Amino acid sequence: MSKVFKPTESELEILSILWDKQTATVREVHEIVQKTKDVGYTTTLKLMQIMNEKGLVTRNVLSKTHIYTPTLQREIAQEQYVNKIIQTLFSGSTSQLVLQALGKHNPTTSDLDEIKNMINALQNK
Amino acid sequence: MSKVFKPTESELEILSILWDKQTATVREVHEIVQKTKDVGYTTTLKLMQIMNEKGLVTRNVLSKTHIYTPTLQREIAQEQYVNKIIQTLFSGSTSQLVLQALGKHNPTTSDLDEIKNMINALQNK
DNA sequence: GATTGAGTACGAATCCAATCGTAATATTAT
DNA sequence: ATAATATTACGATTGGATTCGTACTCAATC
Repeated sequence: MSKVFKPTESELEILSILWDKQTATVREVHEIVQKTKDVGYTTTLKLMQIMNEKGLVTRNVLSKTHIYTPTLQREIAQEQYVNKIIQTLFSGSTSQLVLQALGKHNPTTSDLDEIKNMINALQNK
Repeated sequence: MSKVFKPTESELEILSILWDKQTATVREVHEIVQKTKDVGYTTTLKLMQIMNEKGLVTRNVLSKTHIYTPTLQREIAQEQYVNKIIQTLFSGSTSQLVLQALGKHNPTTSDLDEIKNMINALQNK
């Protein structure tokens, strides 16, 4: 049984960057982190080292500058967090979450079409 | 400008209970918390006292057993967490979140109808 | 009015995330 | 080779969340 995926706040931020870039060095990650937070390079480094120990990322050590890759599929994290948010914030109602998401943000027309198709597919089975 | 709403993990769990019950005593909350976590009564008490200091809840002290109420609208928390999850886990795509939610869970037919209506309303403006 | 029971108040301890300074190591340029 | 630069390794500190033991308070019951 796989342990529960439970990254800290900062770890999730770094994972989010790695998921977008697929692969990155500490410096690359740090440059993005810095846009939001004012922290030192070694802080980001240390975090990523810890994430490596925890198995949240793997790293290629062949070259001097290590190259990091996220271990976990983004999809797994997505599912876990969506589940949790539905439970704690929407009393277990998926549709409430969906309505909130659609209402407060501004999905494009094609987004909406895509969602309609999804719904039709779900209803026609 | 209102401060950012940022309850801790445990605080969010308690808020979630209060949102469902509207109002509750420490004991009532604790009884629910205990189903999940094995913690002492005074731990829950202390947490709720701290939440009171932070302004996350208010309490009625008229009777000996205090009665707690959440300060914050659940809706505000919902919006904040949904925003965050969209950014960190769905690269900013609302529709991706919606698709994930609809796919992995099992909304009822009437849920889906409701969502379709919502979409139509959004498209017809 | 003493005792018991259920509650609150509060301090202290523990744990862990986050941060950073400094040393060690490797690479590049002079 | 040496100096300068970039990177990693690591230890230590800080701060906040969490936990709980114990003391205190009040009300009901004997």
